[in-house]
Amino acid sequence: MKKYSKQREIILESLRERKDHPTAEKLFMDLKKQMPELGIATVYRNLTELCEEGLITKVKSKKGPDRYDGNELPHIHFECKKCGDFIDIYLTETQIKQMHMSMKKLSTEVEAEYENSEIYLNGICKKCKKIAEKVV
Amino acid sequence: MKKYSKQREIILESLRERKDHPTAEKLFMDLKKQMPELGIATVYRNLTELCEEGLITKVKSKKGPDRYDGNELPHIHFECKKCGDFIDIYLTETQIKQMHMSMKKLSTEVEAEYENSEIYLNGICKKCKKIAEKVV
DNA sequence: TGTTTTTTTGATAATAATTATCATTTATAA
DNA sequence: TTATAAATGATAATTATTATCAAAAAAACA
Repeated sequence: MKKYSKQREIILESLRERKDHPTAEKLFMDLKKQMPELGIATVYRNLTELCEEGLITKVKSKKGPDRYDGNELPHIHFECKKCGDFIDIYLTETQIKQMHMSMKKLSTEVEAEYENSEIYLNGICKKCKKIAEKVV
Repeated sequence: MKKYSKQREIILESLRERKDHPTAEKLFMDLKKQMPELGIATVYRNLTELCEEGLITKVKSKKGPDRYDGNELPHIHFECKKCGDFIDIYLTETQIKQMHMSMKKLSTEVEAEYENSEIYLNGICKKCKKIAEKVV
């Protein structure tokens, strides 16, 4: 079994554990605490590799830089336009199958070969809704 | 009625007409032909404004820089992982309503206020499929 | 085990995309 | 008209990401 570098392990493990969707920079800053010799280039390098291998996914943000997601369960993303946070919304087996079917069908319409899809929901998250209420 | 700058008009008009999803740079180069004095900063400035006003939308690409979309009809995006092109896939009234209902419901699960959604399909486009066949 | 080869790292330079600055131009209002 | 405000375009600055490369770490070999 191939052994990966300590840096790669820690990057993947951290993304698997955390529930937010950090930018490369944020992840780097956080990991530097437990591994001060870590370099930013190593973080970017490994994130790119892990994405290519399908072990993590890159999430495109409306505003800031790209984010990274290590959540293995099937889900879609809700992005809050106030705070910029991403929230995972889980789908049931049925919902996933249904969605894939629809997407595949739509791809057929344009004679394209469908592989996968990404769904982004936009709006205001629970937390920011509450803050808005207090102000009013 | 407020009159907008010639630059802004030409940017919006161009995006409404063209069916691709150009980057700011691409749009700038193309528009420079009919308006040589145009500056890249003006293009970025107006694209940002037009997005904020909801007259156009920003499309995030898997690889390169952001793209801009002036198509007013409800549609989703298919991104070809070979050539990087974006293809619009149109939805019927029924499909849109159905989708919005599902998304709204999913947002309620996380107690968020749903506004809109974006769907990205990934795979290989018609054109690239044909090229692949020829090579084999 | 010690040595060679390969891989990966981390500092930093380079690049790419986007935004900020600001004097000048253009449009609107007085 | 002249004054005020808004938008432009050249370019500097910033941000995010990738490339370079000597050194460190790991794996393969003898």
